[in-house]
Amino acid sequence: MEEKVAKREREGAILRAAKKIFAEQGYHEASIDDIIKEADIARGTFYLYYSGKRTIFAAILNLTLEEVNRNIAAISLDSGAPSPVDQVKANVRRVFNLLIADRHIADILFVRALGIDAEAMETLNAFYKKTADLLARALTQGMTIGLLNKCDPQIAAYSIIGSVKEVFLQVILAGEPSPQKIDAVIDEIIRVNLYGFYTRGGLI
Amino acid sequence: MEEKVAKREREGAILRAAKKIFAEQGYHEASIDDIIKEADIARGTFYLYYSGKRTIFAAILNLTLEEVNRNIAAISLDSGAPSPVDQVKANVRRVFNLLIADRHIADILFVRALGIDAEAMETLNAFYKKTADLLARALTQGMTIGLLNKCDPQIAAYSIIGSVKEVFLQVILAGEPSPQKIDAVIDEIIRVNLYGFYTRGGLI
Amino acid sequence: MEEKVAKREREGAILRAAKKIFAEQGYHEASIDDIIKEADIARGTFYLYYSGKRTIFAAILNLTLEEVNRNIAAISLDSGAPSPVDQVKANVRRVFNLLIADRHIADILFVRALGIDAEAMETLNAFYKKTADLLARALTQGMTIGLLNKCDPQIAAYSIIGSVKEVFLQVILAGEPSPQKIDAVIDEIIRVNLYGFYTRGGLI
Amino acid sequence: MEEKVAKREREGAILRAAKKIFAEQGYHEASIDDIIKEADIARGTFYLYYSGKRTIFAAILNLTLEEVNRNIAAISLDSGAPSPVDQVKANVRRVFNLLIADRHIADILFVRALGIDAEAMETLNAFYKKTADLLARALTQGMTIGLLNKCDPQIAAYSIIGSVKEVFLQVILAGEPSPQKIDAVIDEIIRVNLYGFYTRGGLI
DNA sequence: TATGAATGAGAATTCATTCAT
DNA sequence: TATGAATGAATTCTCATTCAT
Repeated sequence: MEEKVAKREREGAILRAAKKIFAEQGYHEASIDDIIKEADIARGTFYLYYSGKRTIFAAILNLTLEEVNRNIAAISLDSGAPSPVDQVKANVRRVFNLLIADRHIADILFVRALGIDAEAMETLNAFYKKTADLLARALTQGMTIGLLNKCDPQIAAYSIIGSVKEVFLQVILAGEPSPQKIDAVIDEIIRVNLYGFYTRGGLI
Repeated sequence: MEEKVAKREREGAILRAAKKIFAEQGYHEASIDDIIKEADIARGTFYLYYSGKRTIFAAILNLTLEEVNRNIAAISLDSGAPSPVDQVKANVRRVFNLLIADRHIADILFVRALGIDAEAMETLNAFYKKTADLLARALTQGMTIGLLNKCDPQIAAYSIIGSVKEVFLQVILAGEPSPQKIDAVIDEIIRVNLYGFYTRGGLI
Repeated sequence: MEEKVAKREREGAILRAAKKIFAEQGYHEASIDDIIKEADIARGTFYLYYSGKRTIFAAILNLTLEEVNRNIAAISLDSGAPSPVDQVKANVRRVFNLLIADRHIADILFVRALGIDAEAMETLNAFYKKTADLLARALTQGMTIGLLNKCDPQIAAYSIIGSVKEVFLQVILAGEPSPQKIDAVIDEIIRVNLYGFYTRGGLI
Repeated sequence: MEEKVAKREREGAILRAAKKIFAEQGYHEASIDDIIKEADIARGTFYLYYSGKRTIFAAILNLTLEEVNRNIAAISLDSGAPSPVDQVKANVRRVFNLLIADRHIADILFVRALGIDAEAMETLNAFYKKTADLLARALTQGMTIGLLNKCDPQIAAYSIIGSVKEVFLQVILAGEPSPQKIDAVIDEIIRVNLYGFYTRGGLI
């Protein structure tokens, strides 16, 4: 039993080391050498726990996406629940704070996982699709109860995701933001998406 | 004179071959070997025109961004000009059609150029920043004349860019869309961004 | 402990293989391929021990010069020591025998190390300068005690070195000499340098 | 006829350019590119006059050796001739001045021609052998008439050549010497070789 | 389990030489 | 004769992975 624990710990240690290295250097620049040095293990030991470079990166990517996932809650329309907008805001804030707290996650999701190969692309797209589906369902509900304007929920969902991703990325690239800044940014994204740019009574 | 033309043609042919290869395989997967086979030239000939893999990719990225750039016009508020919204729509439609027409451009911009190295990242970010600045200026003008709601123009600009990028990407990944589909998608993005999701008279 | 020994052995084996190859083919003609075939190791193994072609050649050159160096003793004027002439003879004989015993050393020093690059040139010149300085000091002492004629010790030292080098080279190029032949040659060089060509009572 | 002259001129110009490049960079470092740029001709033109890199280097080496050769006169024992020692001195002085005047010659003979390949080695050795034979003959004559001590003329000849070569090389490496310096060095080499190091009446 | 020496396929790049114009 | 674009064999070096201890 203890051995199992020890084993799992080592596995985790290697994973953390790899995550750090991949986040700092990117997939192709990072070498197994960098990872084993960071994890302070021997070359062969690495292959005892992970079958290769591609494999450990996939594990990291999946774990990272799961962590993000755990911070996204479906919108509840229960009478006791907070307003949908507040629920969306809370989701966005949790994910943003996660990315800020662990810069490696942001690096891997927004920079390092891109352009590696078809499989990584697939994993990422599947995640975004799942998130988009969640959002699209919420949008559809909103439309049904007349809270939201009519729109194509799929397109709208991806539009929102893109909007949030790009702003997050820019804020993160700009450096560590203060909690106030984060709140302000989130409010702004939400407002822009909810109300759009046109003044009410706009003509179009 | 003719020689110069022939030389430039060959340079172009190599560039096109490389563009295709990079789009299909990504930067790291692609080898000089793949490129020269596609271009049907000898190994040494490649180095006669480009000093290396990184160099030709940079050339492709820059040319691609320039081509996108040429399809984005600043919004004019002249009395004779189309409505700002129509101008924005026209911009989006031109870029979208460009990406559809040359699938390689889309692949390189949205997938292959990402995560290569700091320099490519820099180039891309500079492009998006320039585009965002253009947008932010237009948004500020719109706010000044009371056409648009008050917002943080920087954040709003990146929000729009992210929204458009993500939707484009998904549409392109889904396969070749019909012109009608394209128009519908563009209308949808524009509408969502202009009016937001909330029904007028929304409470929030 | 044993591993260290094994590792050092392999390092030595690679060095010997490279020495042979360089001696036979010269620096530029030799390829890493030739060396690894001779050493019967894989390509990567070579780079595990030496960082490149230039590096291993430098190692060989330095080791070779050190070996020659170890066979050259400073001339002692102690009362119990052999006559200076005998000491010089002993030095020359040791170095000559070293070159005869390991033909590769002679090839590398007299042929292969020449004209490679500025660094190799520098290394060789430094060695000859050191040897010349040793000789010049001995010559100066000889002049001081009236044993030797007055001369410019620097020029005389290089003259002796050149004389010995050239005769060694020719003897080695001519094929393996017998011990008698070696002794005769050494006697001849020493005599020529000590007494010169002119008959005593020469006029000049 | 004129064409032939023009052709020969161009051939000479290419040769001079190559000589400069080889002297400055060495055989392997020098590229055909360097040579044609120095000669200001096109790539193909080079091959019109010389069949390759190796060929033009051989031509340069041979011409250089011929030039040195022209400055070495056989020792005459005619009654009207200067003393043999003066004739030897004159030979040495002419060659030395040639090397000083055209630094490229010295570089090629003493540094750049070494270690290239068996053929260049052969050419050089043939030259030194010829010179040694000349010297050996003179030494034999000197011994016959009782002017010189008994010695092995072959060994003695190479000893002298080595002595002169090494001192020349060191003087040239040290930088441009004044005519006085040159004379002093030549006197010193001659004296050392003629009289040796031992004081007369030395015991050995 | 742990180690780390060994492996070798693969990649980028160079440059002497050729040849069509 | 002159040109210079094109060629491709050859070479060095890297690094993910294996395997004997």
